[in-house]
Amino acid sequence: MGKILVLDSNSLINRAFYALPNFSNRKGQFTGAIFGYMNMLIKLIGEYTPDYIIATFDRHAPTFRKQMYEGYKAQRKGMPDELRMQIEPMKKVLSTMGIPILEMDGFEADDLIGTIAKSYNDQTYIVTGDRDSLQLVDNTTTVLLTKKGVSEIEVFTPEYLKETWNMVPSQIIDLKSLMGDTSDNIPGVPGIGEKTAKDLLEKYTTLDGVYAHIDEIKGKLKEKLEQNKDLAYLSYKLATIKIDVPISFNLESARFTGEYTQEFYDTLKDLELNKIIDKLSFKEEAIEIKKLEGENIIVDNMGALQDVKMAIKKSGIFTFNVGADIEIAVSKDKSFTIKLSDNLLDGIFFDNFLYEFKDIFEDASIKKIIYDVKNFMYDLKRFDATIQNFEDILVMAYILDANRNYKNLTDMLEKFNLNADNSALGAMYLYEDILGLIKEKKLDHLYFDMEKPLISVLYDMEQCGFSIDKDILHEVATEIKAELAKLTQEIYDIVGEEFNINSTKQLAHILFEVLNLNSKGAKTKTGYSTNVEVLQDLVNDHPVIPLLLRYRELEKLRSTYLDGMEPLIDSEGKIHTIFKQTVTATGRLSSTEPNLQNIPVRKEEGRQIRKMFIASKGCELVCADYSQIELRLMAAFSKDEGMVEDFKSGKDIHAATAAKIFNIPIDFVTKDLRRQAKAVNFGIIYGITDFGLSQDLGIPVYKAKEFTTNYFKTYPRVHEYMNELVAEATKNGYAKTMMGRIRSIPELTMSNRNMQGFGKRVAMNMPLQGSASDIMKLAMIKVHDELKAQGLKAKLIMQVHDELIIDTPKDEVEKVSTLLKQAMENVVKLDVPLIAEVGVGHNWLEAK
DNA sequence: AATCTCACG
DNA sequence: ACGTACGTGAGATTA
Repeated sequence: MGKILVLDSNSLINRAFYALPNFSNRKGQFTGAIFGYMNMLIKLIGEYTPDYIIATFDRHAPTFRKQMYEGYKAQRKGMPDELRMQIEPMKKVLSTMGIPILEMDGFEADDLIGTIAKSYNDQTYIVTGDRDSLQLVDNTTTVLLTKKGVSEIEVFTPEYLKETWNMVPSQIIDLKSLMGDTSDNIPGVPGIGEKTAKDLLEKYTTLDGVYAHIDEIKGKLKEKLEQNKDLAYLSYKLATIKIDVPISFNLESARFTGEYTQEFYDTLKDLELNKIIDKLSFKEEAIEIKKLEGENIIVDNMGALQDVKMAIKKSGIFTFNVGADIEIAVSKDKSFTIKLSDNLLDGIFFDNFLYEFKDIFEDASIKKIIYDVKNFMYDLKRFDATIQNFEDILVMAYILDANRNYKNLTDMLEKFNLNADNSALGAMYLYEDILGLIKEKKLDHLYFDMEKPLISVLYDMEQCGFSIDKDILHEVATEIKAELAKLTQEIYDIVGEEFNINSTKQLAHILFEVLNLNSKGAKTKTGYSTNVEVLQDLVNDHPVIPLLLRYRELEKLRSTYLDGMEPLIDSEGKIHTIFKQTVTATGRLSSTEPNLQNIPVRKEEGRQIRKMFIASKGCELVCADYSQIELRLMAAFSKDEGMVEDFKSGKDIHAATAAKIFNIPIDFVTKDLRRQAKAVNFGIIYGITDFGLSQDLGIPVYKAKEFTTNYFKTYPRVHEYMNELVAEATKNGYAKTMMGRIRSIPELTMSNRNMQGFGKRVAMNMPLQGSASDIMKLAMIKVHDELKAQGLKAKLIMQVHDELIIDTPKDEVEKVSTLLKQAMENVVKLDVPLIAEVGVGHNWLEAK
């Protein structure tokens, strides 16, 4: 029993045609209606996952029903040529897609649909814009009625019909026989419209019922009914969809697999329907999943556990993974599964195992291949154990392709098309494959000298944690909560009703429907937007707006940084974030649970939060951040003389930029001009668009365009460099950082212009953001090692992309400050100086 | 689970 | 005609 999707193609293509602009492709073919139809079809396939799809069409030969009533559909305007020309291509698209076309001389598509719907016990979904079809609704037949052209759908089941129209499906026919349908040229009874027809049917149920009780009806209405009885019954026949058309149709021929052929692709390509192509996944070469074979030994007793140790010592290398069981492989041929799940191994649970294997993990002569080593270090820590001589296949795979996100080892094996009963056996294969690829692609330096050593650095940072002053947290929280309570009440009072201010839906309702404020039309997928920008626009229109803005600001601080942070503080008053090393596409780190890389700083209220991040006892925080590192890299990489000179001479770069692009002496640069130049500088790093800049600065697009034009005239090499980055990424299929990290950019080869645009911006941004991140990672390793080498007690505890924080005993502050600055500034040699600005303070706010 | 909003570099 | 600046993570609501 499956799901059948039946498409009333004439109705759909007609609606799509009138709903969408009249696109044509480069060959001059009109394709708008096909485009609209396909978009809707793709959406329906996604939502209803049909097992069968059938497309019906009307034949234009005289139909059976037309013979009954000459006026029937006669007045319907002939199809415009622009639409008629799309019918045959539409059929070709459908048939190459694997969807059979059903059409028959002498029958309306309606009748074919009706017959299909009633012929099978499968759940049938009829897609149409024609309300006639509602008479077909029953327990196994649902009508998906298109609205607003074809962009929305109303789902009609018998229950829904009852609920909304208070009718049973067969009454649709009675309704039409009374009220008629101009679009279908069903005459109905002249003078009776929807309202009267519905009233009559509510009382008398059917057309027959109406005439059976004709004497109960009074006046003009009775006259109309009596005079037009023949017309009413003719209409009844016209409106009745046949369900017994003699068709021979094999349902299996309509089986829909979702696998698309080359022929279908070619058809779409020929019509230049590239956006449709992008939405579909075409059948590729069948991917072969490699089944890994090897001897797998189940370990369920102590003696056998010793055998595992022996095997490991003998091979000198092993993979190790903990899932439901502990899995180990010592080669591509031999693996062990240590049962944790069924408790056969008395007393040997995970911790006992770790205890038993401590010496193995600490043995530097034995190589351990592990998925996510840092995570495993936490387990070892419980036994004061460390891990020596490891390789991390998660980190290795990340270097190979940062766009892939692996959830766990099993997921990773799947994505590499490997199938292994013992996933550690799979890990052994992965290790060898990935290591080979890393060397082949010359990424070994990146792994061995940057990412791998960084693992331990990050682990140490996480272990140390960041001290929190709970008193300050509570103080700030109390104040903010008091003000929030006050604001909430004030907002209710002004608006005149209580609602959930955190609900964007409810807020939008209040603002745009209750208060009738003029939204500038900023919309989201689901409704009106109520974001800061929108609110800011309305700030003078209603006194509640400033309160809402304030509420939003404080509520964010409360939920995320105060109440959200408190449960994460440990017994020693510290917070331990987790640095994710294999998440970002550019090479940056990310921080979770909590995210300490987005602690407020830009606004005054938020800055107060920073006061609760303090140095540990007897210590100060030594912070340093790279000044304009991405811009400096852009200057260095592009070798733009003007920009390099500006940096070398130690100028305020944004002011210098302002002076040049606005063509004024640097001393005449106002705060506002500097701000604008800064926005342009950032825009360039992001891969500027005129639109993006105009949004950011709140200026017209043409102005933004002037700015960028001037900018590129001012720094011509920057312009060339950006073009080179795009050209190179397009040629290679990836962008690259100074340390050789790569990010593949599949968007560049896509036909969708927006995707391509995005790909280009990534090609410009990734080398800058990624190189900055490379430099920072090297600096972190250097700082970490130096602190240790010099026997200092100071600990590196935080990284925020261009900033490092060291928790430093008071007597080491001077040494550490110098060390940090030196390490950061000299980690690489460039034609442009790298500058790290150092600050010291008891809390994070002070130190910055 | 998806969406919106907003915090950071 | 389209949708539009790069990279993240989290809380709250809605479906």
